[in-house]
Amino acid sequence: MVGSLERTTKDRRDEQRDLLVDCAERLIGTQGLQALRARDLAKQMGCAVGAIYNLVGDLDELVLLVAQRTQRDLSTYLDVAAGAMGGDIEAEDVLIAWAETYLRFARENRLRWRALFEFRLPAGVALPSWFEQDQERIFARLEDRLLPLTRDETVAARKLKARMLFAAVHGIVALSLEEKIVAMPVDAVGGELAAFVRAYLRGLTAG
Amino acid sequence: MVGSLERTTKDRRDEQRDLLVDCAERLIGTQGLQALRARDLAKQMGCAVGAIYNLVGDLDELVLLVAQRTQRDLSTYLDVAAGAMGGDIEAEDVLIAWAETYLRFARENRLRWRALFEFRLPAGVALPSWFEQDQERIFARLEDRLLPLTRDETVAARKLKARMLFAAVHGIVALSLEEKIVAMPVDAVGGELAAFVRAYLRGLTAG
DNA sequence: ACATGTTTTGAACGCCGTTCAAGAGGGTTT
DNA sequence: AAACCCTCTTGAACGGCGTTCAAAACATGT
Repeated sequence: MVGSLERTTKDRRDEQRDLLVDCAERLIGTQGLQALRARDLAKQMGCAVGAIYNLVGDLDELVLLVAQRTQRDLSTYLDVAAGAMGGDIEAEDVLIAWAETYLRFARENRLRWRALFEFRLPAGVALPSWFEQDQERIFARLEDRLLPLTRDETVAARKLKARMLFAAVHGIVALSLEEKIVAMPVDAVGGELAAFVRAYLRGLTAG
Repeated sequence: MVGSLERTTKDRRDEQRDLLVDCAERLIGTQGLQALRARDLAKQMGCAVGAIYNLVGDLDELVLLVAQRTQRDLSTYLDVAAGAMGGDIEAEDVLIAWAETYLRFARENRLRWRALFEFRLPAGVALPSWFEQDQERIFARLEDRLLPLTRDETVAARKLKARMLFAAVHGIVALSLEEKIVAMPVDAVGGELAAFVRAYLRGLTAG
């Protein structure tokens, strides 16, 4: 076995893994997380079930790889939204635009976005750090914009406020897209979400 | 077969169903939703697997019955919290107290509460109306208190605000109890939740 | 041509929810 | 007491799931 050849075989594996993630992403995106089945994946990949386990350790890892892509797509949405607003813009307006962008992303990528919060690792298994790092990158953006608006002494307290605002917006988006909570029509929420964030920010800065 | 006897057999079935829901509630409450398995239930009930399906149509129905109890327990928490505050109290303070009560309920009944949002009916199957009615009762309470604080013309717009506030608080509670979002420790959130709701309400009424 | 290491295969394992023919139990009729 | 009927209970069996692994197929070095 030669070094250069070993690299190409490894590359081939990576390519195949990407193809596998493509398949998984398509399945999750069109039919939901619970439609991700090893035998269906094998059929779409044109290989035997066992071959999948040469590319990923188990299906949970595959779900995480899809989730990573989803997080990155969300990141892109947020970047585009901020970029479209020109140079010097009020922090408040950016936060509001991001809330609306988050809702739009969730609507336009409903099943993939839902899978982000639906999947569960086995008890006691921690998220891999490469996944957490992508997550931190999203929050960092938010914290940068929200920190100037808060008056807390410690940075930790300010970061907490940023995450709580995200969690609040997330809750609104999540329950409006679930069928479980009735009478929260997603169109009406779209109109009120900006008002909600603005009210919170006004109350925050008026303290 | 005599009429009175038929009634007792029906009652016996209801009792057994209650026992089954007890078992299911215990399993979900101690080990989580995914620990609800037909064979384990049968073992705990001291019967065969098949007997379960004389009491409930399938395990989804059983989960819904457990969820109904959880919703009612939450209702009790909210009633107690409001009752403990005396007679004439600011609507704002009630809403803040309820937010904190919701967080406390979620912490003290973590797995049962999580099951409320974790379970999914098969695609296209609607929630039974007896379940939705209990849900409406919880929101009605919230709406009663929030409506006086809003200035919207239509009742629908006011109801939407109430549900969005609930969804926001729910999002904060949910993400703080999940391990998925790091750096949002539940203790710190407990201290900031009231401030969050107060800020929103202040911004709402100052508009 | 042979040997050696790697990859692919798909039957098999254990677990799941759910079903259903066969049996058990108890009340009514003869 | 015996025969009958209806209901409830039983647990093996079914199909589907994620995952494994001995064997086959393939690729590479000598």
